[in-house]
Amino acid sequence: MSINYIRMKKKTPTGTVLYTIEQTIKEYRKICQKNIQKIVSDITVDQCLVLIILNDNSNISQIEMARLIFKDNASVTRIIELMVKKDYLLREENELDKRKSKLVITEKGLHTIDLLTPVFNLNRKTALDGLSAEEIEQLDRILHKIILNCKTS
Amino acid sequence: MSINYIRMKKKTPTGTVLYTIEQTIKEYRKICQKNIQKIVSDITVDQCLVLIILNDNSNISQIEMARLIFKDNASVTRIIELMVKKDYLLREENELDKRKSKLVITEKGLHTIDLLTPVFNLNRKTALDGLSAEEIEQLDRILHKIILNCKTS
DNA sequence: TATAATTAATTGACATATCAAATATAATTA
DNA sequence: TAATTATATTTGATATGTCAATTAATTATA
Repeated sequence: MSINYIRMKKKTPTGTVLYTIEQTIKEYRKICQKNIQKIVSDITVDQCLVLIILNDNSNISQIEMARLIFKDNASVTRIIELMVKKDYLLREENELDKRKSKLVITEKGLHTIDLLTPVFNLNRKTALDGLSAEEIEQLDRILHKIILNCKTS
Repeated sequence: MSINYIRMKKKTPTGTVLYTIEQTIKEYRKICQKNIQKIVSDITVDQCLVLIILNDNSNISQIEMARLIFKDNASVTRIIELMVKKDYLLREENELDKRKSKLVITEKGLHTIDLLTPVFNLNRKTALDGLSAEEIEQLDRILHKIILNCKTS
């Protein structure tokens, strides 16, 4: 009762579950970045994600990439730009559709994937430690409800 | 290579729920921004959040603000800077501790709070539409488990 | 087939995220 | 009290987020 009373007094927006979602993803990204940097110093979480997605889905366009990682096209353009500069990726000509760019992982990129895939798995395991499969399914289901609510509003 | 093969086949929530969390918060922020801009054109979701938090917790420092809205101190400095420029806030001297700044909401800021508080409530209601109180509690509980996992890792 | 509409990617402008270093003030301790 | 340590904020550098406008290539339509 007393705890709830205290909570009730400060009914700020950040006390709601929607900000808990925001807080969660921020904490998760922090441990991801921390663990990644232990192994590879010049790469970000997002850049690493792009590598892994690209490895699993070769020949996807930037727009498809954007959809897969829930980012804006402009963001993807810039992320890839930086990755090309750092020799993780190459842009080649797409013969079939010259609007699209063909993204190719370099040797350095492939090596980085090998180094960091276990880190990704560890991060996930750490974050979800102690959660039952049922809880994870519940979480997933509820989140998708919220996503749908937002999309159809 | 084999690790990626395994990962590709595993499209269970365990492998993806953390991305679903990210997706959820992005979709939510989109409808927030959209609805806010209908009413007030020159303010962002975060700036609006700062106003509301400040209104509920007068005399808080920037560091406390940062903690409340789950942001970095540097981000808060810049958000407030912009809000001062746009006449939503004033910075005054804090006599008791000159390191801290005293944040004061202007008339324009107060008026904006009146305009946008209902929008915040609507956004929340929209996002959580159709979720039972039990589901929201489950969501909150599971997310806090993840936060704890990350913080203590 | 020429024109219009669509699509993929880029660019510009601005806001926010993150880390590290710097600054100024306050509190603690030798 | 002087020197050290801690705290609050700022600043710089770099990455990403978002929106709108632009460019270039493709597809659809009159």
